[in-house]
Parts: sequence; structure tokens; C-alpha cells
Amino acid sequence: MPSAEKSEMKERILATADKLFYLQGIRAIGVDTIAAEIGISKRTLYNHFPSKDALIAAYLERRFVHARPSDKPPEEQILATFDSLERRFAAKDFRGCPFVNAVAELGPADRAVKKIAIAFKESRRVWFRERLNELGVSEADALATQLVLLVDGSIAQDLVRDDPAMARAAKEAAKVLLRNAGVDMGDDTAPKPTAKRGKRPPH
Amino acid sequence: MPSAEKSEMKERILATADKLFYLQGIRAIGVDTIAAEIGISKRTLYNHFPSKDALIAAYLERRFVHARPSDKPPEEQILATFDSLERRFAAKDFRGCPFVNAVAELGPADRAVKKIAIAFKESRRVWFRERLNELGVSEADALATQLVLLVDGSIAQDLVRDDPAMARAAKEAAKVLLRNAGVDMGDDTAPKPTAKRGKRPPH
DNA sequence: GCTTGATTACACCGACCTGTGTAATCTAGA
DNA sequence: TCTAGATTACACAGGTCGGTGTAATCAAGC
Repeated sequence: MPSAEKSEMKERILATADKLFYLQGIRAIGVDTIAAEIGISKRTLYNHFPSKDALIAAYLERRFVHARPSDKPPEEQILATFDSLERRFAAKDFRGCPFVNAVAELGPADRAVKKIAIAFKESRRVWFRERLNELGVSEADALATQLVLLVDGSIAQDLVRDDPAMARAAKEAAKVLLRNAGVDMGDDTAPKPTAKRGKRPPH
Repeated sequence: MPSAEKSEMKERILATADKLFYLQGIRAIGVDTIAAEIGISKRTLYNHFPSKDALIAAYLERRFVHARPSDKPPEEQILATFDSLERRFAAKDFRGCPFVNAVAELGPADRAVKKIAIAFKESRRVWFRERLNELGVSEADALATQLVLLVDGSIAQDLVRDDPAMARAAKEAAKVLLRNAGVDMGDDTAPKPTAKRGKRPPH
């Protein structure tokens, strides 16, 4: 009870809810299922969360992890985002963006969920913008928006197609947009010749 | 009974299911709700569809509308896609892509739904690729993929943010990608002035 | 020991879900 | 008018859901 054990139990509940909600859907998983998965009684679960809605909100807030600071060059950080996406796509337990899925599942009526989802999406956009500002890109805000479109687009495509190559496609598009904005990306990311000499994906 | 009235009733059911499923979610709407909305008995609904799953499949297949042929230049057709998206975003009854939402809602277990969603996404990609082939773009396939990423990305972003400007951002990004691929888009789509030397494709 | 709080098992509620069974009613075509 | 199919109302089965009430049990700190 010394609140160390309390929050420990709370975390166990949240971790299990996260796994089940994310992989199978929020509406598809009942509180009984979560309790059974942990091996606790439903009563205990309700001792830590007043309602399923509260558990859903806590689940989404726990998913809201901020990006860690990096000392690598901003353009590398930006492109590394897509590499990270590709790795996540390749994992068996990837099932799209939990925030987008929650909004799609719970509908427009659920204001609380939508609020969290908006905050998350905006935080991602701001992160891109900050990196672009570091690079001195003039239209950083607009370009940041375009980059999040590529991120969310590849996530949505992978959700239905299960194709990690969507992340690579997004990365290639991002390179074109960055280069168009005057960002120098070194020689390995060779300039993309339109009609000829192909920059083709490594095989 | 002459199967004209039968299919008429079937269409009424489908239209109502479409409205409710799309706006409020497939899991959120029961067959009773659909029947009540039309003013028919639940029995009648089950006389036309053997199960809710069949109704869901029919709903998605009805949403699978193929693009009509156009005599406008391919590059205009491509860009018009994003204008159309912007108009749909601005409507208050827009709630994302029904196929992505269905996959998110019903989970990975529902193979039938996923199959339809994949077919739809691929048809969109192929449409882009055909337009790009008409333009003589060399890497039409890869670019088509990138364009659908922008489409789906703007849809996902608008779903959570309710911001039709996402379609405009996607269009601007699409222009950059097209220009980079050597597509000439006329003077109205002015070259994007960037801080430094913009990499500009020959024309 | 005793107390206190967490957890347990378990029954239960009301609501909603998909789907069926049935018998009465309506309606169009012969 | 008669017939046959469609539709109706309505009850009901069997299940799941979120959430609660209750009384017993367990473990730790005094």
C-alpha cells in the first residue's frame, strides 16, 4: 500500500491494457479480459481506475512519449525517423498509430481522446519544425507539416498493407522535399535524377 | 418482389448502413439501429443480408468506387485529387478513410475487411501510376507510392485535427515531387522559392 | 496479538449485442 | 379473388459489456 506497490500494480494494469488495446482494439477488449490477463480480479482493476474511459485515457497518455534529444545533425535525425518507422513496421506487433486508431474507433464524440491525439500529432510536427529551424529552412512550418503527412501516410499504408517498404518510400519523398528546401544531405543520399541514372534502393 | 423492389430495399439498407457505419463506426452501430433508422424491422434487414459481417463487406465494397476517366492532362488530374480531398475535408461529415478505419476498428483478425482495404489502396496507387506513365515519368511506380502516402497522410491528419489545410500541404508536397520527377506543371504552380539555391529540374 | 487496507471470489445488475422463430399482415400479380 | 412472397411485430435465446455490492481473505505495520 505504500503507494509504491499501488503504482506498481497500476503500471501492470496499464502495460497490459496497452498491449491488448493496441493490438486488438479498445472496443474489442473488455475490462474482464485485461484483469484476467494479469491474473487479478476485476474489482482490483476498478480500485485503480474509476472507469474504462479513465483507463483508455491513461493508456493514450502513456503512449505519448516525447522524443529524446540527440546530438546528431538535424537532417540525420529527421531521416532517422523514417528508419525507425521501417523497423517498427517490420515488427509483428505493429498496428498503426494508437492515437489515429483510437479516434477512428471511438468516434468524433469522444472529445477527451481526440484532444490527446491532437496534442500528440502536433508535438510530432513541432519536433520536425525545430529540426528544420536548426537547419535554417525558411518555410520550416510548412515543410514540417509535409513531413508528418509522409509519416502518417506510411503508417496508414502499412496498417492495411503490412509493407515496411512504405517507410522507405516516405523517406525517399522526405529527401526530395528536404533537398528542395535547400537542405544539404551529403553524397550518399545522391541527387535524384529524374529521367535517367537512377538512384535506386540498395538491394 | 420482382427483384427491382428487392434490390431497392437492399440499397436503402446499404445507404443507411453506410451513413451510420462511416460516421459513427462499425462497432458502434448495431443492426437494430440501422433497421430503426430506415423504419423497417430487423427481420427484413436479415432477409437481405445473412449477417452483419456480410453487411459490413457490402458497405465497404459499395465504398470502392473507381475513379472516372478524365480528358484533362494527367498532371492536372493528379493535383485535382488533392483539391477534391480538401473539399471533402471541409465537409462536416468527413471522418477519414472508411477502409483504414475499418481495419483499425475490426483488427487484424478480420481477413475479409483487410482484403478489401488492400485492394482499394492498391487501386488508388495504380491510378496514380497510370497518370505518371502517361507523363512519361521514369520511376512512376515509386512516385505513385509516395503520392498515396501524401493522400493517406493528409486523411489521417485531418481525421484527428479537422484541418482541411492538410490537403493543401499534401498538394504542395506533391508538386515538389512531381517537379522533381521532371513533370512540367506550368507557371501558375510557381517554383517554390527557398532560402538558397533550389534544386530545380530541367524543363 | 491486532488493525488496516488491499485484494479476492462471486454474484448480480441493466444494457446492449447478433441472430432466430413465429404468426399475422400487407401487397402485387394471376 | 386467390396466391405467394415480402414485411411486420414481438418475443426470445445466448452472449458480452461496464460497473457494483458483499463478505471473506491476506499481508504488513503497530
